[in-house]
Amino acid sequence: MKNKEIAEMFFTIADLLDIKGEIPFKTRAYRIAAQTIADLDEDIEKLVREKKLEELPGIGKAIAKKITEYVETGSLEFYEKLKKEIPVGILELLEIPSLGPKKVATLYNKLGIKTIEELKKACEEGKLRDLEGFGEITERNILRGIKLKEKTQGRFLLNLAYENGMRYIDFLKQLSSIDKISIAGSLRRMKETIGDIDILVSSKNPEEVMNHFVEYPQVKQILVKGKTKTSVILEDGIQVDLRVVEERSFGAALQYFTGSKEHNVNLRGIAIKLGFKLNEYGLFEKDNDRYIAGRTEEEVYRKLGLPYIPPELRENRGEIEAGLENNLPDIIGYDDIKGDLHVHSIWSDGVNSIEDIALEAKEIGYEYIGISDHSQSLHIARGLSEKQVSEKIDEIRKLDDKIDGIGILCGTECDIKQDGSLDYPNSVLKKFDFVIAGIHIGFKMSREEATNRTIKAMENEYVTIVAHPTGRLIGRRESFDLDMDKIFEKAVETDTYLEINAFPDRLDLNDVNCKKGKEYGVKFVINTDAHSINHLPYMKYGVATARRGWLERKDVINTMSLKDLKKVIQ
DNA sequence: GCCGTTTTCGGCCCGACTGTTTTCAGTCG
Repeated sequence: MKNKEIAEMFFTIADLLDIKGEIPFKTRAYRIAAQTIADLDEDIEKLVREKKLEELPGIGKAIAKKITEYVETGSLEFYEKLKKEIPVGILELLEIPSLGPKKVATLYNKLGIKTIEELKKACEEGKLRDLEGFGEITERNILRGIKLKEKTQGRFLLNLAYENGMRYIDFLKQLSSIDKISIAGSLRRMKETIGDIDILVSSKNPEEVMNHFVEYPQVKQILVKGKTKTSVILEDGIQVDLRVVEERSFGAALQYFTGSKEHNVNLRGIAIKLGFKLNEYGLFEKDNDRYIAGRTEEEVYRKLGLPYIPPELRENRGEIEAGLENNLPDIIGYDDIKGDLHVHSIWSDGVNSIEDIALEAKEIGYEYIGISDHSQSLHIARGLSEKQVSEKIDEIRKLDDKIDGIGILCGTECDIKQDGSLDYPNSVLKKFDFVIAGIHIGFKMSREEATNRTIKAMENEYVTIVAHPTGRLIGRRESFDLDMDKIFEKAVETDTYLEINAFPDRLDLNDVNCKKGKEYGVKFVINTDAHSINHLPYMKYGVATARRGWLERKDVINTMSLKDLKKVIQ
C-alpha cells in the first residue's frame, strides 16, 4: 500500500506551493486530495489499475494523472522539480508559531534561511528586523517559538490534556460572571493526541473572564490577550486557548471551535446551499444577516436538517452524510461499561491486591472486574507460573464469595509466542474464566509474520480476546504491519473479541480500525490494562475511541450484564 | 486544482489578533 506515502507527498506539495506563492485554493485542493488518500480504505494502486481515481472526492484529472505517474514510475516529475526550487527541509520552519508560508518565503528568498538552526542564528544576530513585515518583536517571538518547540515536540497524550483541561475548567468556574463553559477543539472530540486545549465561555463580562483566566497558577506565559480571545502556555508546556462569546452565540461557537476543520467546512457548505451563513456567532440568513440559531449546538444542527452529531464523530468521515439520511449510529455512552477485564494485580506487575482492585471497581459502579496478569515466560513483568495460576484462581473464588456487589473473574494476559502458540498449554488456559492473548516480545515482523502470528492465536479455542492488537505506543513505537482485513475476518469466524486498550499511550485498536472492524461484524471489549487502581479511570479514553469508531453498545461485550457476559466468554 | 439541481467559468469558510504599519498583511484556528 502506497496510500500513506502518496498522501504525504501531496501534503508536502501543498506546503511547498504555499511557500512558492501559489493561490490558496490550489494548495487547498492538494490538501483535500491528500486527506482523501490518507483516509482511503482501498489500496490506491488498485484504483490506479482500475482507472477509478477520479471517482474519489477531491481528485480530478490533474491529480489523478500525478498519482498514476507516481505509482507507475516510482516518482513524480512535478514534485522533483518543485523540490529543486524549494528545499523540503524548509518546511520545518512552518512548525514555528507566527511563521506561515509568506514569512518563510521571505526568509528563504532574502536571507537564504532553510533550517531552524539558521533561523535561530539570524534572529540572535538581529538580521530579521530589516526585512519588510518583520521587526524586533517578530525576532523575539520566533526565538520563543523555537524554544517551545524544542521543549514540547508538538502534541500531548489525551489524558494529560484532559486532566489539565478539567482542572482549568474547575478554576474558571469559580468566577460568577461565567455563564456557560465547555471544552472545545480536539480535546472535546477526544482525539488520541491533542495539540492544544480549547475552552469556550459565554459571559457578559469578557474582560473579567480574561483577567481571571491568565491568573491560573499553572500559567507560565501569556501568548496573546484580547477582548474575546486569550492564549497561554502552562507549566506542562501545553497551550490553552480561551474564547468568550455572547450567550446567544454559545452553541454556534462551540460547534465552530470543536471542529474538526473538515467537518466544519462540510457543514458550512450545507449552510450555503440552504441560503444561510454559518460562523462562530450563529447561523444567519445569507442575504439579510437575520439570526436563525446559535444558542445551542442542537439548534444549529437542526436548522441545517441534521440530528445532533456527537463531537467524537465530527471528523468528516461520513457523519454528515449519515446524519442527512438519519442514519447516524447510536454510539456507546461513557456510562455503558459494566466492567473492566484487563487489570493487573500484585500477582504480576500491578501494584494493588485483588481485593483492593475489586473494592475500587465496586466503588466505580462496575458489575464485574477481570484480573488478568501476565503469563509465565514474561519474566520482566513477573508472569505467573502454572502453579501460581491455580493459587490465584483459588484466591479469586474466595474473594468473589466474600465481597458482595461485584463479580470477580480470573483472566490472563497470555503471551503470544513468536510462532503464534500461547505461553500456557490448553490444560492451563481452560482454567481461566477468559483468556486475553497479546504480543509482548519480538516486534520485528513482516506483515505476513505479524498477521499469521495473531491469527494462529485467535484460532486457539480458549482465546477470548486479543489484547492491544496492533502493538503501537503513541509517539514511541509504530504499529505492527497487520493485514487488518484478515484479522477482522478471523475475529468474526472464531468469535474472538478485539480489545480497545484504553491506556492513553496505546488506544489500540484505534478509532479508524474500530469503524472498519465493525463493518466486518467484529465485536470488541474495552479494557484499561490498568497496573494500578489509579489507572481504572482511563476507561473513558477507550470508550472515546470506540465512540470515534462509530461503535454502539451492542458492539462492545463489556456493556453486558455479568450473566450475559459469562455466556459469551465461556 | 476541483466542482456543478443556480454555474463547464467563477467561485472556493470566515473572523480575531498581532505586528508592522499609518490602513493592512499575515497567521491562526
